[in-house]
Amino acid sequence: MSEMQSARRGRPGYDQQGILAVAVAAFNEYGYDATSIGMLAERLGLSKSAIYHHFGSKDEILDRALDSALSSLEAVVEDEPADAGGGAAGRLERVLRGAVHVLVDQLPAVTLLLRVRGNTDVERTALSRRRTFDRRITALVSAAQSEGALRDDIDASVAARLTFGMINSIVEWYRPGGREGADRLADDVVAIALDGLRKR
Amino acid sequence: MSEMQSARRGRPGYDQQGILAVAVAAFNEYGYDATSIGMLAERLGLSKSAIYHHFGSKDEILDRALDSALSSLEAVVEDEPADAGGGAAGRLERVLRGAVHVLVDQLPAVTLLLRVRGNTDVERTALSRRRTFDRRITALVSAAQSEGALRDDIDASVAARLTFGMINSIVEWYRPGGREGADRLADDVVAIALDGLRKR
DNA sequence: GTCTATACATTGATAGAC
DNA sequence: GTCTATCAATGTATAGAC
Repeated sequence: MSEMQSARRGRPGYDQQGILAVAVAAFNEYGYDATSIGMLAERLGLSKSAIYHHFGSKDEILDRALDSALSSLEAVVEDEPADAGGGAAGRLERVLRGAVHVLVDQLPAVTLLLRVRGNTDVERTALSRRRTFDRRITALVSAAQSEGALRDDIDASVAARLTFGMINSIVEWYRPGGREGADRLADDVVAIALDGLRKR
Repeated sequence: MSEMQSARRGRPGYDQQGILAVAVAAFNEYGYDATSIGMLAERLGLSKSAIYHHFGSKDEILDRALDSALSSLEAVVEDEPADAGGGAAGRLERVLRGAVHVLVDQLPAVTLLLRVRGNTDVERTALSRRRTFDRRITALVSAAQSEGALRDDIDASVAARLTFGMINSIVEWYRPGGREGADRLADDVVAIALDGLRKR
């Protein structure tokens, strides 16, 4: 949790996790390209070459962080109990809530993931995994439409993108310890996405 | 509209607008920091110093692009006919539709705006204008709740952020010439934001 | 596991000719 | 309005001592 050396013991040494946390925070603050290894070294209280002892390249730091975020998001879809009831619409609602929780719990890594543009191989690989995730969400929306649970006058792909656009935008403003907890936030997202803001 | 020299006459020369269009496209493709003046020069078929004849600095190019996007967004709120009926809820719906149209019409510039992080003075000024815009939207949501037109069990600020998060996410996938036009897309956004995806 | 020193490329920007 | 040539600064990454 802290920015300093994690658990283990020993006074001076960082491990990969400790460096990773500081690096991801800096990448989110200044942008990946605008964050130099020198800046990371300064924040860590290390020399530049000490960082290269833990990671082979700047790209590799990014790779680790993106993999962490993607694995958590993928787990939301894969570990979802498909037989928990509610059909496809029920599954979709559970996935929406799960995604909000991942965003909140892994805010820095997911924030970084959502800003990736595809400049390098590492970024392109991450984007590819994101697209696979998106397809699964679209399939879920489509199935829920076929069931008759969701309106079908909006294209499933557009509905999925807009809904996850709403969820993903949470990283732009949510800060842990604020007024809304993750559960409340997930309620709000589901309420708007499924029932809308209009009073009835 | 084209990427080459606009109107005026003369074979060789670019003007600011022509350079700006190419620069914004490159900034969106690689990110502002990852796009060097040298890359811009290559894309334009110019030397680096030719670009500095038109703009004083790389920052100034960004400044022009962001100002263009912000002016268009601000105009949506300012030029909205407040007396066109529907109360605050009506005003909000017109603003949502207007924002979608600005996103589609000025896709490159707005895309760039939405990726600004606040690293430089130029970026911080742009972020400040964005925040003012956001506050006006939140005030509109709040007024619509007070009228009884919108549900008030969701915080106005959260509702405004989630709704505009949905709209802003359009820049991540919308491409002109696709199946959905701007009007249809605005319909979909308003449908989900106000009435939700659930069939009733 | 950390350091100093350094290699080497690329960056944003300027000078001055045409 | 464009060019070539060049600058100082900064970038990633490596070598080798401790």
